[in-house]
Amino acid sequence: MHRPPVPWSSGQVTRRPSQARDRGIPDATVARLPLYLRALNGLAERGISTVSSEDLAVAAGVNSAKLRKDLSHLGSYGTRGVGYDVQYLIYQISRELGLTQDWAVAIVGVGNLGRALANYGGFVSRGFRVAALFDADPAVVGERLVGMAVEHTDGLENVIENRGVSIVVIATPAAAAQQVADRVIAAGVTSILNFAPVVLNVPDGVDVRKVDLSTELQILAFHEQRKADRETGSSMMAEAMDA
Amino acid sequence: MHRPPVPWSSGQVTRRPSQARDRGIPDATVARLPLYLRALNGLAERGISTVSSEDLAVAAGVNSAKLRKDLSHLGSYGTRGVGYDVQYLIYQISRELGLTQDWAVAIVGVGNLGRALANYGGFVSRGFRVAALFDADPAVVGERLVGMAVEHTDGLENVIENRGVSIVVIATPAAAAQQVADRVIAAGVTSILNFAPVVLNVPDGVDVRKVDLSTELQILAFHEQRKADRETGSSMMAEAMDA
DNA sequence: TCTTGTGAATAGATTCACAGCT
DNA sequence: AGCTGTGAATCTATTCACAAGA
Repeated sequence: MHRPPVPWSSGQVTRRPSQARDRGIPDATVARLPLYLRALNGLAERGISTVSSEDLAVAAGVNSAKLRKDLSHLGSYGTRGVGYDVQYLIYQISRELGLTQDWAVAIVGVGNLGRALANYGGFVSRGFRVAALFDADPAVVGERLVGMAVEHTDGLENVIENRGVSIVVIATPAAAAQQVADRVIAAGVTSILNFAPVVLNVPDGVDVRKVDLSTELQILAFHEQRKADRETGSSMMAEAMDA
Repeated sequence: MHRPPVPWSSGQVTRRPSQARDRGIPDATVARLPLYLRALNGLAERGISTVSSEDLAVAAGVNSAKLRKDLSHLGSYGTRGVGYDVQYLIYQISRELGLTQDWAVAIVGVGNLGRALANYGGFVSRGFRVAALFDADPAVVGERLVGMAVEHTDGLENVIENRGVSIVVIATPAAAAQQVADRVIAAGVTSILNFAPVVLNVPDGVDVRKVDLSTELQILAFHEQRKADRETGSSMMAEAMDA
């Protein structure tokens, strides 16, 4: 097995070459592993035990060369002339993503979105467990949801430590998000999934992923506008260009 | 530490190089324009009328060279030695994103998530208008939400045409998503925002953007695991390797 | 003097195309 | 015969660093 040069972005932890398992998986690859995992689970449910890169790529909606290169970063888990063993690959990807352990997740902000997230089935499925629900509104505190009482944000730090929460989902209004982030980071959390429409300011070493409805809509609008321009506007454009 | 997701699903139409005004704005740039727009709106609210690329970059959480290059794709809207006029830049980015017109959006699936989306304020803000809500469940149909009655999915095609819906948000269970996509595409929709955890199969020319909670959590888990490995694992690793 | 706008350099991701293994 | 794994080529994005202009 080979060893591509893997610089470690923000310093430290030189990895000894003696170690066989190469941890320098590209971000773009990591972002696609969940996709492959879902496709594989679909195949497994349909009783399929072996799959080629071509078929799996179609199921995941990507190019097969890309899929093979992505998987090659995890190791050599395929068989030439045959393909990949579905169950084995599910296991390897799950392990790589850290889904073989359970992550305690806290949701802060139990409005419409927070409720939707708490109820979201796939959430609890494998690897994740909702360990706490928080809200600042006394009217909401105490309400039961997915077998769990909503707690007041006053207890944020204590609960995070006591229940070993390592991932926090922020579903508060924009104005509260930064403050929540500051508090959970101070309590030791380094992974945040942010649904509030603000750019969170966080120290190095803290990972923030942002999910933003209006951003997504705006990107769609951009492309939609272009398509419209191309259809109705081409003649007008042509005129303008003739000048 | 931030990792922008930039998978581009489908579509792509060959563009002519002829035109002086180059409409070939990179996807990565388009994906950041909404971010800049939000940062600019924040500055505008605080009464700031001019901003340098450096300050705007900080507000948006990106590198200033990247911001300048992004903006340069839209045109030369800054003033050397001074910076950018906030209002003017807001207008230019809005125009580029197609937000100077109103897009009629339909939400299909009025469960917890659909409700959250419908109630999401920033949604209706500028450029977008919820024009219809659909659900397949007769118990939900007729319910009023944000001043609008939920309609049965039977009427999907008619309503889309009559109200000029051009963007559809799919917030149905996974099992229903593909079917909904097929129907709205047949009705002429070419922009879909998909919250269901499935890969939608769509023809060329249709843009799909996917928002996926469990994918985001899994990516966080990957990085969280790595951080844990680095801290607690180094000594254990060393032992294992000594063998 | 200050900041934009942009070539040039670097880094990263995707795709091609085929050697190597089953 | 068929499919994986991967160098090499290509394409895309980011960052540097500075000339040009206010």
